Amino acid sequence: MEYNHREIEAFWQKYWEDHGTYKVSNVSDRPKYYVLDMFPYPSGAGLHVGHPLGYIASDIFSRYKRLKGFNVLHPMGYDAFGLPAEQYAIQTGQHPAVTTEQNINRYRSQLKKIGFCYDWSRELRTCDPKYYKWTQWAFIQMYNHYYDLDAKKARPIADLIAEFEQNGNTKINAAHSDVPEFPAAVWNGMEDSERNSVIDAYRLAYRAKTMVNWCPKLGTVLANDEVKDGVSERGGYPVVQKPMEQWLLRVSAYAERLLEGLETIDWTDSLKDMQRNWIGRSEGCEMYFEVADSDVKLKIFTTRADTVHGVTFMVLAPESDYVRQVTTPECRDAVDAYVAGAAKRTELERMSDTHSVTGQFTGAYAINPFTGDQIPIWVSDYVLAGYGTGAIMAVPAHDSRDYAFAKKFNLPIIPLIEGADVSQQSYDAKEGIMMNSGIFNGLDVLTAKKKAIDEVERMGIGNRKVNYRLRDAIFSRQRYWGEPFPVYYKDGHAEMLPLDKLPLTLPEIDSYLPTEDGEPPLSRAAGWQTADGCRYETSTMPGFAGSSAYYLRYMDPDNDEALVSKQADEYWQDVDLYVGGTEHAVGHLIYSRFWNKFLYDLGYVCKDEPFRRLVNQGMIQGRSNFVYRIKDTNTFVSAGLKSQYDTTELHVDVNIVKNDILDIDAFRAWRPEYNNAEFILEDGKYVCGYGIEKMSKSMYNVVNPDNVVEDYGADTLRLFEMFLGPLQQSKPWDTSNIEGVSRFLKKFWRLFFNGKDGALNVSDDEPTESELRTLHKTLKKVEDDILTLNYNTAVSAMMIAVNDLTSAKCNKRKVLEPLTIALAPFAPHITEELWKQLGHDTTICDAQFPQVIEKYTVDDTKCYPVAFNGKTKFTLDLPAGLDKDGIEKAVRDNERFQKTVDGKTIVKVIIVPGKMVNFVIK
RNA sequence: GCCCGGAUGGCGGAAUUGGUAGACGCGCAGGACUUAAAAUCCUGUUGUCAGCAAUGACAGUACCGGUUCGAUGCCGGUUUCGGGCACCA
Repeated sequence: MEYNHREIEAFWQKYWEDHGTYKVSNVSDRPKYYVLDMFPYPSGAGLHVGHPLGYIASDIFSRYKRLKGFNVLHPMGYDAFGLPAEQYAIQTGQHPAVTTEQNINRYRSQLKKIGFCYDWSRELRTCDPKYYKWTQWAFIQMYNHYYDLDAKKARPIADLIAEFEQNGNTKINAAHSDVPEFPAAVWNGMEDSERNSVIDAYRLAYRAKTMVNWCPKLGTVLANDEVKDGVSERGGYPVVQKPMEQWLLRVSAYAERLLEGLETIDWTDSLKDMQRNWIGRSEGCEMYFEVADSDVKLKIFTTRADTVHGVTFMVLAPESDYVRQVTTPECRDAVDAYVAGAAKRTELERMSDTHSVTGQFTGAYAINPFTGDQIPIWVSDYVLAGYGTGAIMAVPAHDSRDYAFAKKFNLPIIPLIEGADVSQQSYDAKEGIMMNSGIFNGLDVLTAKKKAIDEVERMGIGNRKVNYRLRDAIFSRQRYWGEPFPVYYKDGHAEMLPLDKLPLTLPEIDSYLPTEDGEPPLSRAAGWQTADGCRYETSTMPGFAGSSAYYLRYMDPDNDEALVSKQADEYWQDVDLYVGGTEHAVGHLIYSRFWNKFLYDLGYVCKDEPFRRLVNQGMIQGRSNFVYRIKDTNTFVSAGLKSQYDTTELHVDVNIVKNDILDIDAFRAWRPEYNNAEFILEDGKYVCGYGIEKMSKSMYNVVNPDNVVEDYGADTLRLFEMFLGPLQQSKPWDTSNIEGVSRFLKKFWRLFFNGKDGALNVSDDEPTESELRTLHKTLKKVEDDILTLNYNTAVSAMMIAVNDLTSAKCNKRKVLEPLTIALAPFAPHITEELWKQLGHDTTICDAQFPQVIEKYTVDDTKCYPVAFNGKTKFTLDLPAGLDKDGIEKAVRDNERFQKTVDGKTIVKVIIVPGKMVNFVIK
């Protein structure tokens, strides 16, 4: 019987579907295991071979866990809202729901061909109203809660109101936006509208003005990656920073818990570092600088209170409200011009550009609280409005950015640390002995820092504060294809829809563009208002809204009463293994942790952290092929000869190139202009050049998994993707290497079918010691590698085993059957077929992973490398258990030892039993 | 600019914790089988030098330096490629 991947894979995919092999129940005696993939955005281009990499990895893990007796939840769905579908709708008029549906169907059929063990009955998509009902529900919950910093959890707004009635806001320690202090009496005397605006400042979902990339010509807000060099990518129109009223989520309230939670989860250190950096905790103090001849006080945050004596000027962010408040009439025009100029640059440009120093004097002076000196207040775009308070105290002697600014504008630089030479550059190190610092002189920096904050607090001009870089998440998008907010406006105040009115579904509109006057697309919808005429919110939610709690929904996808039932949540608890790309290291993974913690506070979920173990898969890069056209001709020269001509390098479709040899007929047929192309060949072949680039349509290097499955089979594709290299690393795709794993599967198959006419020929004889060694060493390696997700070496180990068993002509059931089970997670179709051929009538998924017998995995001899001065000269087989002295004696007795030493003196002997031997000789 | 990750033969990569660098696979070269091809199998394959050969010497894990009996792995510095930087998802 020949190995026919097409028949076998079609048969078993149908079998799995007919028998519900991968359907998972929420009720089971077996322990649970939850393996999750980051769900894809279903783009119009379909899957390329890079997408399934992580899915295959998690699929192998899921299948392995099932073989080990776990009840495994392994679902798939679609992150279905997003910009590309909307852009396509703008261009073609097609409703995004229609194209999204088509794309999803394509994705599903592509995924099904690869033989994943997904429970497809749990498939979900974020654009389904039954799904986004719960996204809207969560938003309403956030609106109805505030964060109690003492209790370290979210609490209902009703509790807050009760507190206000008792004590005003003087005692409460809660996360909030700027709001003045008031006692209970003032609260109790407030109008409803005043109360509303106070409460709104405490809600976890709230409204505030934030900066957006506004493109007046397109009448729309642009994403950062739609802006290039200050103009829109589409059309090249100018883009400015403009404040806009938006919904925000108070993620910053959870900063400390998001940080602490990292200690409890099994993620890589680099990923945790990125999250820590994103959260950006810094301890320091918040303090006020008075402005001369004004009531304005500048609030600043500093981690270096010890350097206040060296503050020689202040700098405001161009967007800061302070700019308007302090600028003197004489300077107004210049400042306005500067602010307008800064508005043209994105935040990223401003952060990246540390070379050009720009700024403008406001005409106003602040008073240094320690020295009493008057210091000028400047505006500069190196201060960002979004971080801290949008104003800084500048210490040019000890901060490099302040230093560059002071040099440029001739501002004084006062060194505060003994021995610090600040004639060429600032002294940024946080160590040394203080000078020029009044009462802090002679102290070391650390002590001075503490004492300075004490002094600030004593003077009543500020207090200790922990600051976070983590900003509240802007939750509004001026787009159509997203979740509508369950919000309407009554008398100018935002109100939530009652829960029984959810979901609020997306309305139909006649065009997906913003309106003439720059309103979001939803404002085009007729009747976009409540029954009593209050208009609904017209912006929609961002991409991360739908992806923040989807892992919970998979647990209980059809529940209309709750996001997830108590029973389902308590059974599945959390994601045991989460596999996805490193591009989500901060965005998605911060927001969903926040979302989960919030739901945890409210008692809807039982785990504080959603993703126990997380692994990032690397990217698969494209391997592009090039042809070389001689300039001004239609003649192409082979890569080896191109240096003899003046050529243009052109991309050629990798699908008409094999092993870098161009299929000339296919090339001529590829495009009309190449019909009559001429070729200069080497050895009768046209050799293409190659390069590693991103896999993308425009590089003609996209490889579609459907073609690979058709030609080689899903099992080969799965093995090959894993064999490419370490899961976490990015690596190029080169289809020609696939032959190796393809041959491996055929060879494995032949171990069973080596009888007459290829009939099944498996013997029931007892295996030899050596065969058992091969088997158990392989099982051990494969199992270890699966647990660490080192699948590339697991595949190698199985190749070695098959090579060994082929040489030994081993066809024994007691060896082949366990090996088949070990291969099953990697290559599910072929192993199902072999399992059946071996006489089993149930799926191999319900087999048990074979038990490793340790005694067959350890060798009784060790091949010792014998090195002299660290260089291995020869090797020696010795009994594995031999001790140091025994090893040394055996080595010294060896003739090659005498030959190598050859009269030289032995200075030192290093023997590590089980490892190596090294002699230092002179 | 800031944060994170990577760099090993012609190519993808391997190398428990600092202990034989190049497993496994591709490609290539030679051979067997075949009328021939495909498929399959066998042998060789880091470089340089020496040798008819078995083999031996030297160099070698991006670059420069350090620690160590011993470094692909640790430390300091550099180059370069990739990811992220808050409205792509």
